[in-house]
Amino acid sequence: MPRAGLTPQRVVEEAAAVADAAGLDRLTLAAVAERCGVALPSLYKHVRGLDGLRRDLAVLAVRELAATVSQAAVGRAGSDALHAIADAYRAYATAHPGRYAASVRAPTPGDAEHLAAAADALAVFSAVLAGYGITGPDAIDAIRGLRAAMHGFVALEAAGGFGMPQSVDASYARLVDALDTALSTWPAGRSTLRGAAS
Amino acid sequence: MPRAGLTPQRVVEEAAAVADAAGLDRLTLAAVAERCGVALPSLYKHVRGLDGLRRDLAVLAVRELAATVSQAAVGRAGSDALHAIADAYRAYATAHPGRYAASVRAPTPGDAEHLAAAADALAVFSAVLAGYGITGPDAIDAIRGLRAAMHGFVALEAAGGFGMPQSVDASYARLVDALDTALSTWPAGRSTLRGAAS
DNA sequence: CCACTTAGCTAACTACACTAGCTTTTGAGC
DNA sequence: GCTCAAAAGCTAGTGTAGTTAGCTAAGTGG
Repeated sequence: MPRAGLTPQRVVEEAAAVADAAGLDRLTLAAVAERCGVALPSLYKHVRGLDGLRRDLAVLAVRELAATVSQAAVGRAGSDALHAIADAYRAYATAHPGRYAASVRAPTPGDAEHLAAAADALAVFSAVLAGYGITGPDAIDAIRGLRAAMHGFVALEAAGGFGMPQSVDASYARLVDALDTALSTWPAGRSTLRGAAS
Repeated sequence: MPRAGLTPQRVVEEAAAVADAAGLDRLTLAAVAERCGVALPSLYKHVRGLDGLRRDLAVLAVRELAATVSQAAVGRAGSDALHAIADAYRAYATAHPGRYAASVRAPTPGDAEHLAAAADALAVFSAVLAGYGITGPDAIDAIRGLRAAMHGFVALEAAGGFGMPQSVDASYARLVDALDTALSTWPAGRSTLRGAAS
């Protein structure tokens, strides 16, 4: 029996292809094994079962997403940077729906690799917000709002939630404009009204 | 063999309980059948398989969500109404995570029941936007932005995506404030810059 | 009371995840 | 080059789940 020369990286890449083509919910070890030209149980030499594969895919996706968004932001600041990262974010989610869906999974507390990737992604947002003069603990609310708006939009779009025959691109641009306005006048004082930390 | 007296409604309610308790991805016909005190294949007399059950659950959830949000908006307008529906929306998603996740599924084109439920939900948003003076085709972008922001927030929250030890409630309130500001100064002219319809 | 409809059942098949345990390849060290 | 241990791949087998087919019993309209 000739050896296929699989690596964990290769397996995850094939998994990404399956997830992008069929949807994350249709990602199966069986499909990945077939793509790798290997019997299903052989994958267990490289990956910790289906859940482990999903986690590995999440790490891959978060890294790619962070890199793409980071790349889009270089040389830009303020409103310009915001639109650039927002467009890059949505473009990634559209081009790689399965990976993007996988990237939403939160890191397990002890998972250093995954946590680091998530931190890298967060750093890009932090940098853009710094361009608005929003820094430190006050930026947390802004980052959450940004992520929520972008994720919500691409998630609904992917789910087919925008049925009306209007330009989805234009709707997204207006949403980003609204975020830009909100960030431009971000009221720092509000944070003192915060309730108990959770 | 004594009859269990099942109805499609009862089956969907049990499915909702399973989904809320274990997560939508862990909704299985086996679990629902056990809860109903019936063998798994018996469910097929009331429901069109797992996918049909998911669709039925989506309809139930959209109806409940529309009713809850609508209830929250009565007697309010403008900023007041916006905060009320946003809070009701998030409260529903938090209290019924499985149903909420099911509600994201878009209606199948020919599905009148589902489409009607979705239209009812949309009508509530339209009414609130009317309070801001945003009406007609121009409201589409605003509705999309609103839904995106709220859905994104609750989805990330449910996924455990907010790891920092800051108040999530406060972050949400600030996001809704930002939306309020954006809607208050909604630039009607922007819609003329729209690209081709999709 | 009979016939028809319907709810529920068992049996059987498929697909998938996972484990156990085996064989073969590969490559490091002598 | 030979040896041997680690690792990569395999087959076989188990458990869970969804689905269909076809049977039987419980209601229900005439």
